[in-house]
Amino acid sequence: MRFSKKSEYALRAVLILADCPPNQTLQIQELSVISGVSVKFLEQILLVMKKGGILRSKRGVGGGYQLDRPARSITLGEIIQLMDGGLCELSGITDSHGTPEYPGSAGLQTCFREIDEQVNEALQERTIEEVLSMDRPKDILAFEI
Amino acid sequence: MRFSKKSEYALRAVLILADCPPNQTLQIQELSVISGVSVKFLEQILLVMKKGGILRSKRGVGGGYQLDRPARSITLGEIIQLMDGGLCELSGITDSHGTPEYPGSAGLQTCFREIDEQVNEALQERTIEEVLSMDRPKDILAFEI
DNA sequence: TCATTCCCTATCAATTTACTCAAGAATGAG
DNA sequence: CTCATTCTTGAGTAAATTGATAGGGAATGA
Repeated sequence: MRFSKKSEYALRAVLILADCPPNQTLQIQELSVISGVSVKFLEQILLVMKKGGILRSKRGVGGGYQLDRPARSITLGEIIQLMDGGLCELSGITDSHGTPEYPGSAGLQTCFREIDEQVNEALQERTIEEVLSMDRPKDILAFEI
Repeated sequence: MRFSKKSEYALRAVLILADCPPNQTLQIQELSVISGVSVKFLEQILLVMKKGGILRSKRGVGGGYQLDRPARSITLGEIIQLMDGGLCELSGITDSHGTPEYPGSAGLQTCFREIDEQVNEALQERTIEEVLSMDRPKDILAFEI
């Protein structure tokens, strides 16, 4: 009942890139160090996000990655959907394909579909920009733990 | 991003048992046929739920399983928690153990923790009795698909 | 033309999942 | 008592998924 590491790492990378000055690129190598993800694994992830229209890249000396559009237009849901090939489907419970009919089967499906929708909505609403700003609360004297 | 089959099968079994007249037991064999789950796999699942205080069993001739308490006191969340050893933790994203600090890391965690809580709350609220009653809407002329 | 940096695909090891098998132990009918 | 019935228990396994590595290829620009 969890997201894949790919999704998590993808989110890390996008957050890091979103935190950079605009028009600055970061190399995979740098992203790797900051995010704590191996260069080779990151490559795959970044590539998918490039093809998915979230990042853009530049090759050669001075190349690297940057966001392809503003952080306020990128949602958590979009990234997760891209990396995991789908959003929240809490179970095979939601898809009734081939499942037998038993007492409560319809109710169970309805119930999980509702929860799924709730989660997916929440994920589609949250933008990268919002998440970044949650990080540094401005009017609260934050504890450093 | 889904629940295990064990959880799903466990829910099926409990729903089927909840739909029986009180004080009637069902044998694993019968549950297997109705739920479409193999006898041997069901055995494991039912056993866990017995130990978890959701079902009770009786051995020997005329034995079988039944609910250990009323369907209105059993929630989806309880069963899932029992079978999967935990409820919704959308990711390793939620547990910050050993993850590096990067821009947005705190915000991301907060964000997912919120969603987790939402889901878990929904699961803890829904009772087996409710799900059963959703199955047969009383005031709506339902389609048979 | 060459160092740099991203691009792409194949492969692998570990883990998890879903499930099976085989033998044991309680129960109660006769 | 004894025997069929039914649950109990734990070990074992096959397939799928995941997380990660490896290595050569292709663009870029100095």
